[in-house]
Amino acid sequence: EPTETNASFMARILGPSANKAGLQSTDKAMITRVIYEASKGTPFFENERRKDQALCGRIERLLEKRKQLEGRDLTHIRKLVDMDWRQLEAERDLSQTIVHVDMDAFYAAVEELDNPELKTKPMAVGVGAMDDGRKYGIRSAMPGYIAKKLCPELIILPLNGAKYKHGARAVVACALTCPSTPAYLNITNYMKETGMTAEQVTQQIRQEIRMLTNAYQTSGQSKHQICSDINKPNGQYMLANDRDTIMAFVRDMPIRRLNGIGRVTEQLLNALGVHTGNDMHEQRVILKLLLSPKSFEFISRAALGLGRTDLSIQYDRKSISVERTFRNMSDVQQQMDMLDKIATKLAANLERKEIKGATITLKLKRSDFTVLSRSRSLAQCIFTADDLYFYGKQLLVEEQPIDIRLMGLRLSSLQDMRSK
DNA sequence: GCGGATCAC
DNA sequence: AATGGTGATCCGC
Repeated sequence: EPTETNASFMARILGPSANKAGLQSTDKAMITRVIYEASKGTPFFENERRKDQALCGRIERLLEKRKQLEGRDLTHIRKLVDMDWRQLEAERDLSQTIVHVDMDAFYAAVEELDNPELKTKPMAVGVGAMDDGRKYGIRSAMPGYIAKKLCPELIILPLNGAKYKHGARAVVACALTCPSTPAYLNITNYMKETGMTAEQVTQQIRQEIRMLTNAYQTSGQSKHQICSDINKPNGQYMLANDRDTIMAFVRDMPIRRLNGIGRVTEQLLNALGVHTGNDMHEQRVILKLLLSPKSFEFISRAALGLGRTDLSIQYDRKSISVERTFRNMSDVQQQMDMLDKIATKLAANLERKEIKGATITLKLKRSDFTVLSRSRSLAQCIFTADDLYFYGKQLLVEEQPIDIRLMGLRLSSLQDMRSK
């Protein structure tokens, strides 16, 4: 019975989009039940329960810490925080216009274009990477067999990496007209040069994506244009570059929608009575005392509606990794063979990217879903499959005996292949 | 530097 | 019977 568990655990099982979907409460109860019944007793489920208990412990300790602060005079802290926030306010930059391009259910959209009949049917792509079928309670990262229980007529298509790359390239090519990451485009200069409004520019971005994908169509690489329904929900929102508008926007924003606040942090903050941007304001003194400096800085910026306005900061890779999930494996020889495969794959990726690295990390997931990592920093950079295998093996031997369902190798402390 | 956790996509 | 892969960052030690 679900009653044996608490609310935060059910939220964990129900998944990240449970509250975003706008479901009826009766549907929600039914969906919860189906997911619970299908998961109950599995190692995955038990691991989720462990993780939830750890979270409850963290919350308890946090509340205990808060209790210690009761009755104290915190006016000094309040003054510090307010000074801090005035400083942040002074640095607010309203001069930039930035477009966030988000391809919702991208894989599914590509598949629908290849097969329009799918548009009227419940459909998902991949098992691990499933696009949301919200009204059925199906969510991202839900295993296929549970999704089928929620919606027996669901069509699950295998992942087709090559096919989606064409679509992705079109978006990237489009983004290259502005100097920034694919997801966020700074269109300030473009607007100045062309005299266009933000709405007109986003309209043009949509148009360009359509044209580029038509080019793929004529070259025979894709039968249909991609993202033709990008306007369908037309999820376009213009936030004016105006302090009052931004503050009002942030004020009622549920914290979970902030980039960087996930399931765990949401629960932690909710326990402290923080659900919206406005709550961050009201609780700022206690948050300053309870959270780490970095976390509080994040909260401060979010509460004031301060995003990043400089998108020119260049991206440099810090690590590169390969990991694989497989049937539970306890045989050492089999594990060594798997390590060999992963080392070979990683070496190939390193060669393609022309990088090498000096820190190797072995990641293992036990058959009970607990995860561990073991790493070693070397005096020199390595990059060959032989070296990756050699040092990976040393780390793997140390953990024997062990029954695992996942193995990964990561290389960090990276350098360009040519540098010494 | 290491290991565990969290997060995004 | 059955719950992904890649990369980043933060925290506490």
